[in-house]
Amino acid sequence: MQIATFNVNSVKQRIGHLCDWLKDVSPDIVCLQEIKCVDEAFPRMEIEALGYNVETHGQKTFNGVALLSKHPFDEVTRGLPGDDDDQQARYIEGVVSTKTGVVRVGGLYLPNGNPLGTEKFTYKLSWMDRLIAHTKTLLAYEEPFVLAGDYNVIPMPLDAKNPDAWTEDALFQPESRAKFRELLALGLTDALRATTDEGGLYTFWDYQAGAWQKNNGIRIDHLLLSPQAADRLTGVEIDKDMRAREKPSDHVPVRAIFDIPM
DNA sequence: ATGGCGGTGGAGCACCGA
Repeated sequence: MQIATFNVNSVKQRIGHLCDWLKDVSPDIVCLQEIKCVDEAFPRMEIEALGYNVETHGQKTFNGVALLSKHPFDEVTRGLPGDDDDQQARYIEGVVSTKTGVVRVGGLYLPNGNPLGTEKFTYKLSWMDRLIAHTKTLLAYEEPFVLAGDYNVIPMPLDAKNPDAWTEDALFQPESRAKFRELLALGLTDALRATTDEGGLYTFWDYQAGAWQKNNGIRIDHLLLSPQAADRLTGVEIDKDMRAREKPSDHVPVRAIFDIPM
């Protein structure tokens, strides 16, 4: 079983690349971020034609997340618990049954948080507190689960080509990194870091200033695994070639492969 | 990065992302 995350930066702009990639790597479950459209405008026909069930949590213009699965969803919930007034579409969760039991997948688009010193940064930190609280709830189920998405957090200096350039950025603030570590300390495993200690493994390159050509990237798209999921992890792939295409997203897909028969 | 790129809405250019 293969679970992937991909910040597409507008699903309507990326539908061609997305379908090519689905055909190419054939993930079982996909978490999409920044679909940037309402549910009714999501190009579901093209994706359903490839054999996927589609569940969206969209929003006009900004944000928006979706779950794709080759296997039917037993249940789907929209929105991160903890603040009924939060209008931003940043979280969707689904449960899929396998031969050996259920797998739960949470797809998330964590707030960017820039600029520092504004309500945007406090919203980021409070959103992370809600994610930590929800993770505690999920851990109590003692199920395999994956929280995958654009975390907008650079966990360590080796996750950036030029860490010094990010010291004033919300993505690399001590508070942001501390809350990410808090998630790990609950018992979650950063899938990529379970497979390698190497630096230079990035998932985002800015459109500006030739960042891709200079490999000036950062690692901010992550799959965090419950203990029951981490036990079955066999590999992680970053589909870096997607960034070299014409009109790419500024993020590339990340996939975790599990020894879980469907 | 004193934000140079790309997306959205909507028909200018402001706002957002990272």
